[in-house]
Amino acid sequence: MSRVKCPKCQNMERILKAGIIRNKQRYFCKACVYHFIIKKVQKDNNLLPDKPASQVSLQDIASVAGVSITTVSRALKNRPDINIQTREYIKELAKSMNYQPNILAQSLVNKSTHTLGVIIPSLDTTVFSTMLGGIQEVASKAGYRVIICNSNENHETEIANIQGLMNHLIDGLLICHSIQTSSFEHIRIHIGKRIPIVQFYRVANGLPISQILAEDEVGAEKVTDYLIKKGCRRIALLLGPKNLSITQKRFKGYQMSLEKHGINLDIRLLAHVDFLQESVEKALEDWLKINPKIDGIISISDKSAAQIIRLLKKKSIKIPEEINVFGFGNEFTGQIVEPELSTFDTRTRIIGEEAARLIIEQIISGNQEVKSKLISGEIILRGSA
Amino acid sequence: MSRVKCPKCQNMERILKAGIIRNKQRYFCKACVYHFIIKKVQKDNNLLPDKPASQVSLQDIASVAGVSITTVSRALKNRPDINIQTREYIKELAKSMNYQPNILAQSLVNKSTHTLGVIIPSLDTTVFSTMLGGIQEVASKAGYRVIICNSNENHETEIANIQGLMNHLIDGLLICHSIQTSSFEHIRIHIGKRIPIVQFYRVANGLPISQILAEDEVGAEKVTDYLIKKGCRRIALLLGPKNLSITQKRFKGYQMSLEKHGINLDIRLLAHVDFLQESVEKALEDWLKINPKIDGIISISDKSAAQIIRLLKKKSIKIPEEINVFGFGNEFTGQIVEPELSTFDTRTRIIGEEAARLIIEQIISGNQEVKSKLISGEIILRGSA
DNA sequence: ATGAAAGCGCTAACAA
DNA sequence: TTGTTAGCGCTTTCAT
Repeated sequence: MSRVKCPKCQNMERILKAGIIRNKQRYFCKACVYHFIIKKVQKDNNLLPDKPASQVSLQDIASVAGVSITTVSRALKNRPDINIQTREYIKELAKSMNYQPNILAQSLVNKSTHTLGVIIPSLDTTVFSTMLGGIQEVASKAGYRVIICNSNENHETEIANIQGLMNHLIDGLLICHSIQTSSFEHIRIHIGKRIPIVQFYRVANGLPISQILAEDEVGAEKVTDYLIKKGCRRIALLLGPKNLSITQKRFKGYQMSLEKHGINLDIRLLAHVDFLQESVEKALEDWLKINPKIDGIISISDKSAAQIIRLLKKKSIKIPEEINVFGFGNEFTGQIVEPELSTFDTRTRIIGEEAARLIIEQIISGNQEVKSKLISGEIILRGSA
Repeated sequence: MSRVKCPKCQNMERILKAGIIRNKQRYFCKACVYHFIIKKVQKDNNLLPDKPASQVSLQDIASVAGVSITTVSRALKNRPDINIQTREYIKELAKSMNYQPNILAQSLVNKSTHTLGVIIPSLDTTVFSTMLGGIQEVASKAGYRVIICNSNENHETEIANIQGLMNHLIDGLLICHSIQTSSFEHIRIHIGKRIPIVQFYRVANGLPISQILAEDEVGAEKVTDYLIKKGCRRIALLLGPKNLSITQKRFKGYQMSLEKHGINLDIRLLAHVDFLQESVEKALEDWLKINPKIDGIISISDKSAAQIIRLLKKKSIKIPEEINVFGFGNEFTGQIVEPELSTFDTRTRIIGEEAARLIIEQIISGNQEVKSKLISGEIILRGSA
């Protein structure tokens, strides 16, 4: 006969064992139809050296201190409604027991994870890692963690990443679309829910969410203006896939500059590439066959521009005498190539910082008002144009 | 008088209101000393268009389907102990309701988050982003998410990051130490616990955890051998801070090669930098003042090597005729600089892949046996040496 | 085949 | 000032 007393009716007679749950004996009181458990004495971790020591919980501290879990929670949270000595004692105790709060449990209750999700399309160019640097810095200063997912320029991966993150793991999503992404249903279904979304750098227009943008249109226009003023009339433009916002905007800026200067658009001078080295090389080959000859190239990125410069030099084409080359992004590589690369500095890091700032503001305020912010860039002149 | 019945004793007489908890009226039955709550009728979300629709939970599906939460859980988990029609019905229902599991709650119960934590020291060089690419790929193929924290080469940040991640957010930690990190207590306290740790690229020896390493020692030796064979006798070596494992190993390889060839070590030819452009420039200035003159430079990274090449050329020093330059890491920039950079390819991406592979294996197997894996690299000869 | 209930570790509302 | 209890959304054990 068990020596167990029902906590409900105090009966000691009609108690049955009812299995073991999580290492604890479970009982059933027939008198008051009630299941209960008598907790085992706290096991000393030292007695089980083979098992990894489990993290200490509020419960552990509470039993050592002889107070309730609530009191411990209050102490550690510096709540006012607690005796100050109790508080200090518990805080010291927690420290000595090396207590670490379980962020999962906190997040589950608070419905907030203090984590930002970031989807970037690639790590192959420093553009995105620079933006990440900006995001990280602002986020960590504001006490937010960052989960980074790399879509590898793949639409399916982007969708899967978003789905995963949105399952309660993050408080806000920052997204820079992959080059493959041209439908945006996977974004739209999350709009207006609890979790704010901010697009940066590569954005989809037509979605009612905020954006942080580079000065693509104005930048392309300024660069084209500059080249035309320098005497170029046959300016080739290296772009990404047509569905990308930055492609469209840079083309528009380019087009506007041409119009302004009364130069006809020659579509043969436009090339759409997927950022791979081979496709850049192919585009260049095609351009060089065109007559009248090209005298300027505006590249989608500094990386491609640097590549183009190397290729032109191998063909003994003089830069900038025969062909002016202009990049976009102000990456480190532009200072290494010879001649050094003239480029439009899109202030990549600032874009990341602003994106993080905006999403955190939206998370905290709960206000998802649509904002669109343009980060102004500037032309940096070096030897290539 | 309330028209409420105690669910315990069915009494309707001695029921008191006892406050409201989470929007629900709470009652107290004096007869059987029992608190209870009568749930409000399920609110229709459509009636509250101002509040963001909350995610559907198992409970929501259960009430629509008219079954218990358990049954729903079983259905979605494809458990065998469920009627097959029920299962299919519930699965369809879940899909139509756009159910997304709450990963936090799952993780809390399962004590596993299917997430890897990665601490990298910087995003300023492509070395780390390349490793990240490798980690991401292997991780996502194995169904693991990745949380990336950037320590920005700061010891305190590294500690804070680890602490945060270790609070139940991750199943495994991949770490590449910051240049400031020379004490490793913050790592040691986590060793042997539930969460495995793997160091990669920059590691601390003397810690009983696994490592994935580049061929630093052998690589430096091979490179030095090569330069000596080419006729160099005054080879300068650009290193990171002394406490870094890669610094020590590369120095050792260099030293061994010198010894082997009977060349005396001249400590003036050693420079320790922090990866910033200025310190690299400073080191170079100092070297150029030394007599007898240096005839070779082995750089800590391709980025610094490219920088050095540019600086040397500005001083009209011929490469490789007067000074041979060798890099480490095979970064893209080495193909852009002129002359193109000879480098030791450390197979950075593979390091990331292997690190991810190893930690996932340790997570799944629960076996934290200490392994040390060297990723073999190779010399890539281009114009600079 | 299904359901009731405990519990993961925490916070918050309320009672005492 | 402190404790009791419910509940966050899920999984699991046991009973039915």
